[in-house]
Order: sequence, then C-alpha cells, then structure tokens
Amino acid sequence: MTLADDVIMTIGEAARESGVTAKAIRYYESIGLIPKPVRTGGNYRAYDRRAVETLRFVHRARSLGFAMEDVQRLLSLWQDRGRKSKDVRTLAQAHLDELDAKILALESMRHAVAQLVEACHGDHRPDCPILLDLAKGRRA
Amino acid sequence: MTLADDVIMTIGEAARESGVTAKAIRYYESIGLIPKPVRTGGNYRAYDRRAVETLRFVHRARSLGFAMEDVQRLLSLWQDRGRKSKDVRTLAQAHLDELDAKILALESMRHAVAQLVEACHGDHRPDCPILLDLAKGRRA
DNA sequence: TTGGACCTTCCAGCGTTGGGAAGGTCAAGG
DNA sequence: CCTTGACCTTCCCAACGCTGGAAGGTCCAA
Repeated sequence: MTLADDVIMTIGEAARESGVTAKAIRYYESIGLIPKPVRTGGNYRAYDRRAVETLRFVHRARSLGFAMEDVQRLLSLWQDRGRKSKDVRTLAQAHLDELDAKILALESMRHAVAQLVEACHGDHRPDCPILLDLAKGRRA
Repeated sequence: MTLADDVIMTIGEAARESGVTAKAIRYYESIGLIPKPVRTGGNYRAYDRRAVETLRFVHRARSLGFAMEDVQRLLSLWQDRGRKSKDVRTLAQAHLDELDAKILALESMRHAVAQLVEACHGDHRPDCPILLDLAKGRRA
C-alpha cells in the first residue's frame, strides 16, 4: 500500500501520483470526464485515493491512444458492474483497427519517402529526385 | 500538355487541378506558404499554371506527411536554383526518422491493445482484463 | 511578516483544415 | 433585362487535447 485509505491530496500531488498534469486534471473536470472533487476551506481541490485511481485509469487509456470519447466510455464501463466484457472488447477492437489504419498510412508514407531519400545522391549539386518527384508527381 | 501557358483559373478550378481544396488554398495563402495571387475585376483570385504547379507540389509533400514548416522549406529549395541536393535529402531523411518514430510509437500501442483484446473473452460477463489492466496498470 | 510554493479562475493559442453564414460576381437562359 | 444558380468573397466557429500565461488567493515555514 503506497497510499493510506484516508489520504487527501492537492491537485499537484494527485498529478504526481497519477501521471496526469494538474492542467489536464482541471481540463478533464471541465469537460465532465471526471467528477468535481470536494474543496478545502481555501477552495483547493481535494482528491482521495479513488479519484487518483480514476486519473491513473484515464492516463493509461490515453497512453494507449484511446480518444477522450473512448476513455469516457471505458470509464463508464469500468464503473458499471453489470457491463458486458463484449462491450469493452468491441471498443478496444475498434481502437485496434484505427491503430492499424494509422500504421498502414504511415508505413505507406515511409515507403515513399524512403525511396526518395535513397534516390537522392545528396551532395553539393542541385539535381534532386525528391524535388522532381514532388513537382511532377512521379511515384515509382 | 493538359494546360496551355496562359490559362487563368478560379480558386475552384485550381483546387480541382491541384488536389488542394479551395479552403486549404486560402489558408496556405493566409499563412504565407504560397504567394497572394492576382485578383480579377470581381475580386476573384486568379491562378496561372505555375501557381497550380506549386499547389500540386504542396499537396504531394503534405500527402507524404511533411509538416507545413518542411513544406515551406521544400518550396524554397525547389525555387532555389543554387540549392544543394544534400539539403533536400537531409530534410527528407529527418522526416523519415520522424515517420519511423511515429510508427514505432503506434506499434507499441498496437501491441499493448492487441494483447488486451486477445485476453478479453468478450461475452455477456462483466469480467474484463482490459479494464483490470487500465485500472491496475499491469503491462504484460 | 515575508517569501515562495502552491492553488484559483479565465482567456488564448497550437495546426489544419471543414462548415457555414452573409453577401458579391458571373454566365446562361427566358 | 431579369432571374437563377454556381461560383466567389470574408469572417467566425468547431474540432483535438491539452498547455501557457496573467492576475490573484492560500498555506506553511523561517
């Protein structure tokens, strides 16, 4: 146990514990992704262990590339005891498909750019197949 | 020759010829990526063959994933007769490295998400390794 | 009491368009 | 000549997911 059950943190501490910046935490709150925390006498946001766990959940989901909308749905499913794992899996599978599409697009670009780089001798002379390609559009 | 030397086009025609939308052409002009075209009596932008070639150049560069800043530099190099092909190649190589980095990052995500999807049986039951992972942070 | 580290809210901006409103221009057809 | 409709103009807003900064309040320790 790193955290006791009754620990109350400021936004800065919650940020360090969760990996989400304080700015981002306020932003998540503003868009309704996470609930509004209670406030201290000095109007500071006060986070408990549970809130920090939620933040960590969000942080991990974001780091896996899930869009905010997906994170919202994942959070709902997480908190829904009656969820069907199928719904979670479907969401993740859709994200996987998106990742694949992005990777394919990037690899296609990578291939084309790599060919151009290879074709260019890269010396002091002005002749350059890269510029010729961009200008005329020859795709080998 | 598809285009005669003295053809003058409206923004819509230039858009169709170049692959860049009219909206994007105006944007490129607003940020100084392309020069301001002359205007007709009715205040319409008038593009000649050269301008459309430039737009096509931009379009191809963008489609290869070059950032606007890079496109700007590529345009300059293109128009510089005294350029060194080395400079062009260096730019393209840097972009290639960026593409590789992005692909690696996405593939790392893809790997993690794929594992989660595989681990989840995806039926009517609520138990779901995906949510467990996001919550507890176990990365296999 | 003073300093400095933290917190607060609000506003603005990043990049690359796309959408849409409100209005001007132009060519063709009646 | 007038209308129609396709095109053009400028301008502002939305998207994404935050980040930065300004102006000011709170808290703790020396």
